[in-house]
Amino acid sequence: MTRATPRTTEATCDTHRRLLDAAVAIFAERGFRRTTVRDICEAADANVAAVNYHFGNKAALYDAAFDHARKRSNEENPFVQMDSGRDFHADKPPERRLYLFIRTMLEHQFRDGEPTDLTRLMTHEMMLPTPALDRLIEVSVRRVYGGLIQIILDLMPQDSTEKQARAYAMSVSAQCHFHHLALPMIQRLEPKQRYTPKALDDLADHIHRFTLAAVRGIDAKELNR
Amino acid sequence: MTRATPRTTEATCDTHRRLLDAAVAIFAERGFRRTTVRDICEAADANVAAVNYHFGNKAALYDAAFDHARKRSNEENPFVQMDSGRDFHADKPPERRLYLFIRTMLEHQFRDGEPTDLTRLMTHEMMLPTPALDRLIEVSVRRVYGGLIQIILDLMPQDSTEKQARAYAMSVSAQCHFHHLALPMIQRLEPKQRYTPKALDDLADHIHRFTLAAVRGIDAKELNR
DNA sequence: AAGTGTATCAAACAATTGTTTGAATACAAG
DNA sequence: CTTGTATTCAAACAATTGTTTGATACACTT
Repeated sequence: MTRATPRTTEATCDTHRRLLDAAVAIFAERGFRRTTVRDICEAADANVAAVNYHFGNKAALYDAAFDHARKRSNEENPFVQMDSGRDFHADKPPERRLYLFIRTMLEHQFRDGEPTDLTRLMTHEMMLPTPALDRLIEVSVRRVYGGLIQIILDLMPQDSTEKQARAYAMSVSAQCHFHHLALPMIQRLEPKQRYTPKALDDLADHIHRFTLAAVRGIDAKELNR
Repeated sequence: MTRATPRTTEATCDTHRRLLDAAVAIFAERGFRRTTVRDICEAADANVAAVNYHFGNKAALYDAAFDHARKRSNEENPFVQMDSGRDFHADKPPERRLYLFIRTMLEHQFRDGEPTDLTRLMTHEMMLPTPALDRLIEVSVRRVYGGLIQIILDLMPQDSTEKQARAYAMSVSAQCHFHHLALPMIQRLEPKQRYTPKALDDLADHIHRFTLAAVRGIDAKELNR
């Protein structure tokens, strides 16, 4: 039997959820400092005092919104198998795993041609790190990054050092993250650049080929797809 | 004969210059929204009204500070010859030009192991573009980016398309810019990473080798340096 | 010496904004 | 119905902050 009386501010309360959704969208768009609790409350169709009632204060709402966006993103588009302690698509050859990694990373960042809310929140964190960034890294980024290093190690000759693999991993991460981190600059330098699913295909292909050629020194054209 | 009476707010006025210097430093550190004119005035040892007297308002001060940082950066570390309409080190082979490009780009971004003021200002612009970003791109970035594309075209087989060269240029730019754009994340994933002159050497070498292998499909070890 | 324009400054102003308050409302349990 | 708790809300509060004001000091010209 479900208790009808809300014990505390949980899923039972609709205003709580609406505030969270509005907060994710507006924080993602404008960052912490430029968004006002009044804007969020208006978007959530709630009273100005609702934020403090349900979350304590603006900073706590930001934290909750960040974690909310992180969970939702992970539900919508999980890094397959990379969560479960096993390697990312461990059964497939490393060339293929590298492509799937790049592709998954890009799909994490763009949705319907636009940066996702979580991506934009993270980009804002790059300018003004808060404890939310540390949580994101510990919960998700570090494991994903470790998976990338493993893929690259599998790709390199046996006697390669991990230090070199980390340098390669940095180059791959750079190519994957550059497009949302420097979006305003890219839009001005390459106005035709798009991030639709089709465009992400091309982008993933390019980064895959570029990286494979660098790491293995071979032409990756035949291996792709 | 120099006129002793300051005609308007120019180099003659010391407060004007102090405000500009303080503004560059503080805007670079905190971005536009989080810096207060009071902080800038305190750092510049000036009255609160000084900003409005000398620059009109906070936004105009930001614009002036951005352009000031841009000019200063270009004086300290110009993109050699790239300004003069000619190609970047056009007399040298493209492999060498690529290395010099990467090296110069990295040196633009880090000074004494820290991101430069202009770099940090530009990073903030990625989060919240203002007309200052457009000016920077038109005055400097677009030409430099065009130079990179030319280098890559020279590096590729004759029948290569410009579209492909632009994709490569994007990968090079990504590797060069990632380190300051994602600094908080990199510091957490690779805590040993440094940006001292020596570390920039290593980084430039890596990006150069990585890129050359991808573009030419050859081992760049012998060509480096 | 008087006049003129520049520069500085303390104080105040006005708008924004995160937060609190105290009353009103809804609703389930007794 | 009464009670108690959760929730909503209009209003107010307090702090921050960009900007303005009016006075004052200063340097130079006439």
